[in-house]
Amino acid sequence: MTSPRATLIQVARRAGVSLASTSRALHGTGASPAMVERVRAAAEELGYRPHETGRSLRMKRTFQVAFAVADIGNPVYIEMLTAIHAVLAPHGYRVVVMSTGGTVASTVDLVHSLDGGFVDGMIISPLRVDDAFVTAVEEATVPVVVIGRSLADHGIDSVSTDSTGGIVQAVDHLVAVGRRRIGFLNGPLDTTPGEARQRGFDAATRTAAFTAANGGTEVAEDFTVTAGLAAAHRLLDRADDAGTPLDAVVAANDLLAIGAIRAAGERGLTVPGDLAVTGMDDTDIGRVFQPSLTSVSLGSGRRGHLAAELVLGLVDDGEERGRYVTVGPELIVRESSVSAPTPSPSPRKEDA
Amino acid sequence: MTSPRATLIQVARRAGVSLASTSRALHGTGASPAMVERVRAAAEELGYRPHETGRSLRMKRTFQVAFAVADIGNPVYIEMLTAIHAVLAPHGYRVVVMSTGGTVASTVDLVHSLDGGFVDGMIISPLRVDDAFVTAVEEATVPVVVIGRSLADHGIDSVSTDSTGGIVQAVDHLVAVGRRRIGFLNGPLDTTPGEARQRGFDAATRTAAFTAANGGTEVAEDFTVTAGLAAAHRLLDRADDAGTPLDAVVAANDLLAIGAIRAAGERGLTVPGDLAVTGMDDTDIGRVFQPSLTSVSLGSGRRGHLAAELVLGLVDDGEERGRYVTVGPELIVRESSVSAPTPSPSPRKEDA
DNA sequence: TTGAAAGCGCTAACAG
DNA sequence: CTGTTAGCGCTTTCAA
Repeated sequence: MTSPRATLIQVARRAGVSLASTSRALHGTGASPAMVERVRAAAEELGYRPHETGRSLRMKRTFQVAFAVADIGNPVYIEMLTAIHAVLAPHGYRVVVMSTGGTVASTVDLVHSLDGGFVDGMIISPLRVDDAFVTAVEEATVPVVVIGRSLADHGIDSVSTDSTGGIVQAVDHLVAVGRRRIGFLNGPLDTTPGEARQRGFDAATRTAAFTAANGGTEVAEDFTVTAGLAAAHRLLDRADDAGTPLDAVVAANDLLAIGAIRAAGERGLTVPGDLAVTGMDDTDIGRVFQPSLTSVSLGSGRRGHLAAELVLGLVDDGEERGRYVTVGPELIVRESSVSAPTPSPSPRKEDA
Repeated sequence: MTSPRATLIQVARRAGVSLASTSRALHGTGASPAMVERVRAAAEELGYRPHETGRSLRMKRTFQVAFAVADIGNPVYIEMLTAIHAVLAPHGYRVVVMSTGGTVASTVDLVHSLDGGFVDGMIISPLRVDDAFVTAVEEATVPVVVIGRSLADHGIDSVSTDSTGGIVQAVDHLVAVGRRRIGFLNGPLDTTPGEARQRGFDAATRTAAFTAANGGTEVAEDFTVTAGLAAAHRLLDRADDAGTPLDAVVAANDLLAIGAIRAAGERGLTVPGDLAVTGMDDTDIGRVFQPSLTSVSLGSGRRGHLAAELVLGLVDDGEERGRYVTVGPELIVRESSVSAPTPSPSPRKEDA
């Protein structure tokens, strides 16, 4: 029942020594063994716990790091959060989750809120990067690491991936396994990922050897299964009408890919027999799906891990700002793109 | 580039008024319009932002709430986190994520760490509830809301569900749709959910009318797809050997259910034709799976929402401790348990 | 090695 | 309505 929390000064009195000595003894620096013992005992008796806020005010450090995303609940961000937490917690940092989805109007406001000084640093994965955002980050009072496009030339620590190249890998793979007519199922083009992935598909099908394989692009309303289902039907319809039916679909993420697989099912097509499908992000859901989903991993966990290490360097070790690190895309081939099936799911813990 | 952060005293000087007046003017309480205008202007010019730590120390409030779970990354907890964030953020509270998976040795240590006073309250969903945990929560210096078993009789705010009853619902449903021999695929029995769900299956099959339907229980090593796959094979083997093959499997969560569906596939059984399967937790993954998964929702999001409201009442409105609220289980019938298919997936946003 | 004292940035008595 | 002052709990100079 809400015990009255002992303060350092109480411990000092109990031990019969000064406040300063008490602090030093507890911190283990520059105190005689006798003093340490005496203070430790007093602290123990009173069940003393240092008050973080007092500590923070004095030390000008909160031992907190913010992780900001547009939408928690998105599996990709969750993987990042897990990784970030895993590297930060052992260093004594708490992770504060922030989201633009809630109250804060914009990403820019979110960055501005850092001036409140409630965290020592921030990791942010913005949907869009514009000038206002860059300026806000440049002027932020605490170090910020951006996951997404590289802003290293602005002196902003960044960790990025290459989703453009990832889409190219997917296309190459499908051609390599004998597919001849490949459609692209993308999400909204006015998002950073949508735009980058479109570039990938365009690039992959631009070379003479592949141009014939371009079965067209269809844009889903968002990056979800239902949107993917509808858009996949449009994509397949279009190709059928043109008399050049598709034998493969590259989707801009796993959920769209699952939508495509459902669409195939509704049309009586088998996957991968009649239609090969690839996704992107290598999510849990794709791993356990039937057929298991060939997907381009963008190393969400790895990116989170690296971002956390960057922020740690900035905050703990006074590292110079503006470092830039990137995680390459990796194609994970599973059942949905090749007729000879591959090993099975790699699941994860669950339940509550 | 790390501008030097203006303090209240600087604003006061700039406005040529006292520190106190500045604080009041900014806070909007008990200051003349002229004063407010004057101070606002000065604050604006200096780009003033109140320093949260100073504020916290003085007000004895951090405007932070902790959410503690064993394993972030677990979809059920994520749903809770999303809901918690959604109700807390509009009230100006930040959410600090804590996990026993990281450094902290035990749930009890986690609760003890609250004495550091870095949050105003905590929501925790413990794996196991023992005396040490209860004592820790009772003695905690900030209000704690427990998601899981009700501890209201200890004066601890709790939000719970009824997974026992949920399993009963699943069994009833399967019998209602004509299934005659139902196996139970559970997770480890030494966990709170494993234990509760086992009770559910036992209870459901205890009545005379249902006892014949009990096709036995098999325990998976953990609540994952791969563990479920292996255990499902054992469960089905056992029934086959006994000459009474199963026509239905109730799984203790969605991932185990997916394992069961895979096992069925490997044995040439169709779902739901030859084998009906139900899960629990109503996860995204089950919603988009093929066949879509009949699942007992335990209202993870709702429980998170309610827990957040409880903690808000405790922290903001000085509500009396020890309230108790519960969320009933709800069976969501989809394709995996009935031959006539039901409406399609309800997905969610994704990508980064 | 120890103690006294200052002060981090803020709000809330208390006087005027 | 405004200003002066104390003090939240802690760490860290500075002297002794």
